Amino acid sequence: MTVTLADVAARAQVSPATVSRVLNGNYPVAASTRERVLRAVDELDYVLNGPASSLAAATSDLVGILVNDIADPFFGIMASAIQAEIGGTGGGRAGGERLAVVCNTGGSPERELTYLTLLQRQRAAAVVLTGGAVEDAPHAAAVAAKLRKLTEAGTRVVLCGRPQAAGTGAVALTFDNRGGARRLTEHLLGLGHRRLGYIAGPEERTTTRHRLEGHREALAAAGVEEDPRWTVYGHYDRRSGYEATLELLRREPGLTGIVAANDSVALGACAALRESGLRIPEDVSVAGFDDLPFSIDAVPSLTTVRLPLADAGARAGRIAMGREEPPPGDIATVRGELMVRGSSGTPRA
Amino acid sequence: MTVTLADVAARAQVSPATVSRVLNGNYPVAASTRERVLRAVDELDYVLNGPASSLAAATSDLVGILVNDIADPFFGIMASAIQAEIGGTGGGRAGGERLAVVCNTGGSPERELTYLTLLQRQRAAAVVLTGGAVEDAPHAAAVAAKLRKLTEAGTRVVLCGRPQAAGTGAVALTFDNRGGARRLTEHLLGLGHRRLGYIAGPEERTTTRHRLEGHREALAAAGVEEDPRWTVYGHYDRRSGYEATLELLRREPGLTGIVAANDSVALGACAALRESGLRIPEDVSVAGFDDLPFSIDAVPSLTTVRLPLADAGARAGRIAMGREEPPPGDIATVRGELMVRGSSGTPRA
DNA sequence: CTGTTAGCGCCTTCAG
DNA sequence: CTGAAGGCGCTAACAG
Repeated sequence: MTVTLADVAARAQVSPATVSRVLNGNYPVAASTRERVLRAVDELDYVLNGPASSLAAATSDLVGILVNDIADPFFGIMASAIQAEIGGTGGGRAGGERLAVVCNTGGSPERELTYLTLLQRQRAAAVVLTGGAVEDAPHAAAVAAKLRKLTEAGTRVVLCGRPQAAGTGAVALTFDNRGGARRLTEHLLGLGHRRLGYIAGPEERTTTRHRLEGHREALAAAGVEEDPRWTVYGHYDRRSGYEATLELLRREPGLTGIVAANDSVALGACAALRESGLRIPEDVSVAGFDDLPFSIDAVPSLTTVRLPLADAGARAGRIAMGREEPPPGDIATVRGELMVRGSSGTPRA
Repeated sequence: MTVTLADVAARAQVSPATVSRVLNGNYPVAASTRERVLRAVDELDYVLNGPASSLAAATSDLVGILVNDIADPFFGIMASAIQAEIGGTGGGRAGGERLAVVCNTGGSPERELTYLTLLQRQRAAAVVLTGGAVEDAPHAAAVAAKLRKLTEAGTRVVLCGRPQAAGTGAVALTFDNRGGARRLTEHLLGLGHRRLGYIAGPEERTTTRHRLEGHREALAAAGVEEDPRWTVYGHYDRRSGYEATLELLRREPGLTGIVAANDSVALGACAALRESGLRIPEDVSVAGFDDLPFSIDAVPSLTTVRLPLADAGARAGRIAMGREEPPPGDIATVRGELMVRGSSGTPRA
């Protein structure tokens, strides 16, 4: 029915072992033999049986990339860069190619674990986890245990934009969310703002916490009193920014600036301000985080912190493939760059 | 070293076959036995060997989703909906779960074929291809051949937002790009526009062609003469819209409207217009396509055609899982809805 | 309901 | 450089 390696061998008049060797290219094979085999492969339209090959070799060519939200370009950009480093290589015929594959957890801890188990089951060659982690203790422990098991089984684990999971054998490229947030708020304070609203992400995420901490560091350093009612938690999406902004305005109409957990949230905030008849930045300044492509097209364009998502992703991909040395101590911090644009200005009198 | 099914069987004092049966849940097993086995699984921290299981069963639990650009929310939204229908089910312990996985072709025909081969090699249970196809004849034939082979091997193939590939056994949910584009241009013509620039996507894509054809149908039906110099080809991104708009303004400063291949392109167009000192829509109207989440936040908000990406993706996912009947004739057309917003208005005198 | 028996298709020592 | 042989871990008939 389906053509197997043995069929190819028969047609090329060699042993199955030889066919395997030319396909994997790990062993010396005479050029003429190789050519004969390759011809037979083409003629028979042979496709290697992945499961069989993985079973026998005890490894697979699958690489998993976990993202929290595949519809969010923040993850899309990273995933794209990672995949380009992994799946883009080779282009060869039967062997060599890796199947780089992205899995969408939707931010759900259960699905995260499920995907990790599924990848473990497939004996994935590597796994890259992107974006913030959930801080719930039992879940964090479960993930850490899973990661340890993966690395022990020879799967390379890389964290990209995520804090190191100590003792798991993973390599981490973490984003300096705290520092970026601090510089951003410093910028606003420098302009003269003193009443700043903060729209945070989901409460239990590392990214959320670190950005908020950076914001508060800046406030504390400047000796600015902070009203706890000026911080609202939500999600990393536009709608959350919209609703949170209306809520903040209700609580404190005198706010002169709004710092958002990310750019999408900031866009929603802008919409809410506009609908409330407030001008940006004359009445209220707005700032985002990430510098996604659409942020420069906002009107006015968005002051934000640029994270080198594509660079970090590419590096994570290379490390996952063993084509780049992991950083010393298996951890590197990636800084963000403050982008001052039209959405931030001096506060109104 | 690694714990196998046999280990579990030994510990639970049953045969390997029984363990397999409780894990797959396809066979009657006494409740007490099942429990014993499950306990052994937990105690041993056993994880099924995917390749071995796929080899023996001649099927795998892998489902591939191909996208042209994972960093583009157009694809992200569809992929997310598809994956939710496929990977979200079950949540059970060892068995049942499917590994829904997205592959980024980056719009490259070679990578598309590579990924299809890789999925074929893994004996994927289903494959969903999203978005426009490349019209290059040899490549289209190669893809069709590959799809036919996949369906023949029992892999379910679903096309989502992509024209049917005749004779391949695939199920297609196509978007009515032509009709949507026609209604959009009709709207602009109805406002009084007669000099409309068009910024198309890459020339060899079906989506590009269909949207452009719809635009031209509307022009022809209204008896509006069309200058070929008012159409510019580019890519489906912001930058392309920016540059193409500058080019169009150079060629014809008297344009009163710009129709863009999609929303990202439209945003770039808006930026270029603004920098050129033109107001939207007073001086120039702008229209996009897709109605991505950010489009409503543009200033002014974007007139566009909404495609039900999430609905279509969910349906494609269900069909891929065999949980929904394919449409009659294995093909269904999904309409877009015209969204009239602030970026389109009556042309200047 | 459960155990026994054969492979699934390939890789990888071992010889030659 | 190439062939022969064994087994990777699991599932799927068969019997019981």
